[in-house]
Amino acid sequence: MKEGEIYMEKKNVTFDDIAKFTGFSKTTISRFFNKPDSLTEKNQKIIKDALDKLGYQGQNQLARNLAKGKTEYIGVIIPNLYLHYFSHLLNNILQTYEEFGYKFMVFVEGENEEEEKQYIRELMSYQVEGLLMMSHQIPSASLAQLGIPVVGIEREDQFISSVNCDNYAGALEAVRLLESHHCDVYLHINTPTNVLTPAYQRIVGFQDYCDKHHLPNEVIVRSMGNEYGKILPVMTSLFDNIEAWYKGKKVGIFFADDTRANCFLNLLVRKYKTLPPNYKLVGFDDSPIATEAVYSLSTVGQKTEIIAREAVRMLIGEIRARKEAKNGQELSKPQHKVIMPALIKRESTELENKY
Amino acid sequence: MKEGEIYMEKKNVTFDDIAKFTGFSKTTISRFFNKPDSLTEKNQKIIKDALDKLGYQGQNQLARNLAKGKTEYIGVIIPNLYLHYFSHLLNNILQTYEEFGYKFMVFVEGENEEEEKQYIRELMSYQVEGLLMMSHQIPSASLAQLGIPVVGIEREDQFISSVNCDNYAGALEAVRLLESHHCDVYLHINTPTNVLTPAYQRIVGFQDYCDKHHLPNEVIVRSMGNEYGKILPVMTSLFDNIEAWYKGKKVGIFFADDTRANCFLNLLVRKYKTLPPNYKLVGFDDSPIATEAVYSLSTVGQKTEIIAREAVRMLIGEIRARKEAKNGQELSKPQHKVIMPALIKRESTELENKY
DNA sequence: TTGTATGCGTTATCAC
DNA sequence: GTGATAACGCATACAA
Repeated sequence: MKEGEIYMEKKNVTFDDIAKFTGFSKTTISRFFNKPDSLTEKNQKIIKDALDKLGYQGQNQLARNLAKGKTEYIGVIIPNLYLHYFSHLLNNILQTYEEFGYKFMVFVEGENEEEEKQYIRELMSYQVEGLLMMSHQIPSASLAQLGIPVVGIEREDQFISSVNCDNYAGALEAVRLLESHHCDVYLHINTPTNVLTPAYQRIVGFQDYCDKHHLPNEVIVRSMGNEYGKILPVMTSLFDNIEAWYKGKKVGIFFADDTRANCFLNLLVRKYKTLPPNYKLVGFDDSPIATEAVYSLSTVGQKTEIIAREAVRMLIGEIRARKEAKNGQELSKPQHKVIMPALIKRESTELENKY
Repeated sequence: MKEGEIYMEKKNVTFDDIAKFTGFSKTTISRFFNKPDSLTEKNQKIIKDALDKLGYQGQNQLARNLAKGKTEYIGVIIPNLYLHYFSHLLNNILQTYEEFGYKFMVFVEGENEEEEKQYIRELMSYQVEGLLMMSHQIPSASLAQLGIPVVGIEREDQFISSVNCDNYAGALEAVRLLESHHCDVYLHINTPTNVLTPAYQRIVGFQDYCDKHHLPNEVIVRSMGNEYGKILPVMTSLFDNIEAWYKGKKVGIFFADDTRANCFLNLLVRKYKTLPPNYKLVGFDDSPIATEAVYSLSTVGQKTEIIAREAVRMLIGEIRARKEAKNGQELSKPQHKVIMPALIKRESTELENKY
């Protein structure tokens, strides 16, 4: 049993190897990692030295998790990463690893509900302890019955906990900004939106504010997808209509998001060679395009960093709570947290241009 | 031992539970999932029925992986998800799950090399079988010694396998397009780039083409970061210089990426109220901004879907190869695959505008 | 402070 | 075709 031969060929050094090498038991090795203080300093050092000599690579977390019965995995299902909003959100979610130590298994939304349920089964078979849902294909009623905590972000959340942007307040801020420029008419441009979706509150907020302050307004809903290529033709015809309907008037427009606002802005600039002073535009999200547009876009900035952090924190809270109350059948009721967005003023409302 | 009580309270139904319930052994249950044909059809049905009655949730993959000694996990370290290029790449990587079945554990690049090595240790302790590196903090020489296959994407790759865009060919295409418009001078604008980085070939390609075809040219390298906010001031002063230096000349510019091209375009449009015909611009990446710009940008389109797919495929190939040759010390040498990009012509070169 | 025995939920190697 | 039994690598209750 020459050490050189035995230990160099093994791919992964295990507690057993360290135990045999040092003469301790596996248990002591385990304790060295989990409760080092329960060992003599001398023995700690002996083991520490052995690790180097053996070229120890770290514990096998699979075995560790299996034995402990918990993984500190969180499953994530996200619609896509094309849209900046989601990739930014995921970025911030992954970053929380530093703070909370939970790992993430990420899936991109499936084709249909069945495929997505398959993903969830898969995630659960990997013993994820909680689920972060950005996808909206599966109703929250189903998610609530999974047996593990679920936190939704910007999706229908009747029966699950959630963290969302305060879309309603954001809409109010947006219209208030437009109002400060004394427009003749206030428009909101959006796509068909599910009433149960948090984003629907952008429409409600717009209408409530306009009604309350007696602002002449119109909500324009057109099906136009999410990609610029799809948006452009629809927005072009809308643009022509608005130009005709509100000729000579000062128009304030609150868009569902920055991409749509930018599209409208481009049409304006291409026609008028500048941003005409009788148009005031506000987007939503503060995505990169808001800054990169030919004239920067005023927008309602989502605090994705905070949303991500709060969502993870809330999920971990529920994971722990559920462990405590292993017997107590009464699970805590869904919590709903709402994060205040920040209005960002840029050229699309603030530029004082003249023809 | 009433079934209802016993089985309803258990969180996860195990093979043991199914075995006791049906009267078979654990082994048979295992076989039911892995080699169903080796059971009687009758017995298959018995077990299948039992699964429903017990509300079976699926196997514990932790235990399965531990027993099988393989996980089908792939570790991913990505610089960030702010930049569209990376999020799009990750999106396509995650999508390969459908085809290859490998799962991904994703980390966002750490603050420094040490932190990043910590991530790698963590990943390896979760028994990832291979590593996909987009981050560039750790030299490939170190990565090559990890003991598991590593595939790099758009990073220094001397000692590891890699899949990259054919940056050189892309640059050639870009200049060729500019040349077809008979510019008086050809510029390339970039930031300081590591020579070992694949993206450096964009500079080389530009220069080679210009030299070979005797095109008057200049490579302009300025430190300006990657965010629009940082780029804008640098680009503004560059813009002023170029306007002065090449007054009255037709200028063709090949940019390091679309963000920089868009920035220059915005400066042009804001000054000239349109895209002046004596400027021809080409970007790189075909990111969303290339389409969303006020005048759409011609660009070299990276085929991230193919790059992602090839990278995963190559990694899995090396994982399998390494298992076969468990004894054969000679590991296969690093492969380097290069994916041809596609030139996309849009308004920034094709628009025939007049003042 | 350290060791023994057992368990976590699977797979794998033998038998029968 | 099916079943004991021993791994896989670690954690933990209980002894010593």
